[in-house]
Amino acid sequence: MYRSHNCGELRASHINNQVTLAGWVQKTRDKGFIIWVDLRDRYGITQLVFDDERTPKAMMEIARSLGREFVVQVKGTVVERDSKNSNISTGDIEILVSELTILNTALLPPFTIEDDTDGGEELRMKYRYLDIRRNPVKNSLIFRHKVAQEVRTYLSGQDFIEVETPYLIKSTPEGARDFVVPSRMNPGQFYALPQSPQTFKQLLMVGGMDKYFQIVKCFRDEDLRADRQPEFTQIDCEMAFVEQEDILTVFEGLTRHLLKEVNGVEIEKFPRMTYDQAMQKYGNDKPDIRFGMEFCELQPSGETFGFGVFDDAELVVGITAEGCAQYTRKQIDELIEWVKRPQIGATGLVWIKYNPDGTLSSSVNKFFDETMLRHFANQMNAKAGDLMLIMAGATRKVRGQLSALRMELATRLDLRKPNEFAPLWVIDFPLLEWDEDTQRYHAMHHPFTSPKPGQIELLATNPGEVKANAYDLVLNGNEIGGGSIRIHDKKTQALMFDYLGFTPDEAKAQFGFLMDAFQYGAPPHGGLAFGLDRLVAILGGQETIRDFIAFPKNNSGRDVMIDAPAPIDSDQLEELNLILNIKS
RNA sequence: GGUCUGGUAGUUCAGUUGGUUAGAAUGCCGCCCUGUCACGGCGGAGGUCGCGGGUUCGAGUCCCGUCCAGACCGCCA
Repeated sequence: MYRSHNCGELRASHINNQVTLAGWVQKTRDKGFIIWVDLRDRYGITQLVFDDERTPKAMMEIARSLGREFVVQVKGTVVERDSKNSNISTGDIEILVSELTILNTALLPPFTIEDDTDGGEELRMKYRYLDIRRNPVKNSLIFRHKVAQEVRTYLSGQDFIEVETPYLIKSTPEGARDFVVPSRMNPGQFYALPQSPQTFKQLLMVGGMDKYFQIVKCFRDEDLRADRQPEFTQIDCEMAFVEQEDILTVFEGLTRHLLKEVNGVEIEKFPRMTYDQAMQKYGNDKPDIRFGMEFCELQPSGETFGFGVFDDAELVVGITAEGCAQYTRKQIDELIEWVKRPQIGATGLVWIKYNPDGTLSSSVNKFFDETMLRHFANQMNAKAGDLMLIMAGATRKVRGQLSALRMELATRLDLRKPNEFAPLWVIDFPLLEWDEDTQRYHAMHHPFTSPKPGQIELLATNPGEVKANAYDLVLNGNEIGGGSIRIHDKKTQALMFDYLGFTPDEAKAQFGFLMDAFQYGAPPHGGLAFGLDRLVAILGGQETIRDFIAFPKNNSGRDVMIDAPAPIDSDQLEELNLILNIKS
């Protein structure tokens, strides 16, 4: 037996007990006559004590030789401390060691294994196994386990069945780039790793599985972000014989359960907003509604604004930053520079200060008199002390830019509180989205999404206006889940592929299996998928998902610990019938 | 594919207008210390300033290129 107790459980009630502990040396404090060693494991830290009076000289020397992260086993007696430490749970006691065994030595770690480590991101990733010993990462992984556990508990309780679907599937040109895997047994042919188990879960519905879920890895070969990894985990769900309302109810229930069990937060009913409303009020299909600063579309008091920039614009829209009228010229200029950066791409930003003394000043005093400024202030519900920020231009562009500014301001004003949770359903997404590059419509969600009842005829005349039975669950400005009611008959699905520019042959080659299945009694069905990594990070109050993933990839999609991806042998290439064609 | 930021001791960083021997903290090593727990005191070791080129009497510092890392835009049905 390596240990009788862990390093986090001994208390004053254990005094005089004989115990065996094993763990890592966190730190030694050598006072000469006495040596303390902090022994650490997953559960906590227990202090070991060695001193001249009670410890044999030979053991003193071994204790003195212990380095950071040595793995040791000790036997000893739980004793009361002379001076207690109320900061740790085991702070009342220490172990008077009678036997000390070094199970393994350790090189000096390249960064300190402490909550506030001195290690940088890159180093921590290279030695991730050391990083995982640190509380912040360890606790994040435990937190993730807790969330996954609660997901399984809740859904199982609702009669959902977890079914595994294959990872080696078929590549499709729609959507994200696929990771592909060459097939040795089928020369020249490739599997693709799933971007999601979408078609399989629909086939499970045809198979009568009724309520399905799976906590499953998905793969997308696209560029990374702080909240985006090439392999990531979804809570993938599908239900048969349901309408949109049924799905929203079930998964609102799941989310409410998680918030309650994991965060101790109770939220009654999640608000809902249509896609159109979200775009109009927040310029964004995943608005953060923890704070206001809603968009206000400005109208002139007369026929025109009398200001070319506004009059020529498709949309003039502003937000009111409460209490920001005291912003200095420098601060405002900085905001203007910020929106002009290529990432945002705004051409300018008009500001109006509603000064605390009730007067109005602006960057456009030349064009607008006091009356007009007051007219704007009224429309925007601004009050003394507020700063109004206004942008004008093409609707789509301006909304995106002002939305970015809104989020940036909220961050600067500290309005995005990590421990506050504001879920929101965004519903009635458009079915299709115009793609400038390919000059055609493509599915906004995916090609299996059903249009709203009665709207299928609109496809022929006004495709961009067609709404879908599609919905996203948004939490604190992040899309944490999305789904739709699917098409479940072959005719509609074929029509859909046709509108999306597939020839009948292409549709058959890529998704024939699905349309075949629809001919054998496919039930009405729909579902939703949560991004688990992101969900866990947000519930955990973090922006980046990396610490909630045990072994994440870096910005370039590399695993710097195992050094992947890596070249393969020429033998392997030959076996796979592959020839490299690398342009240098 | 693009924009921005960074790369200096094991680590995290500072380094002024281009100017003598490149600093701090922390970690590490040694000695000391009668209750530490961010222990303390004294001493010590530790540097190809990412890499290549250029400007200059002189480059960590300026210029060009390149590699790496991070954030973002494009992309992510």
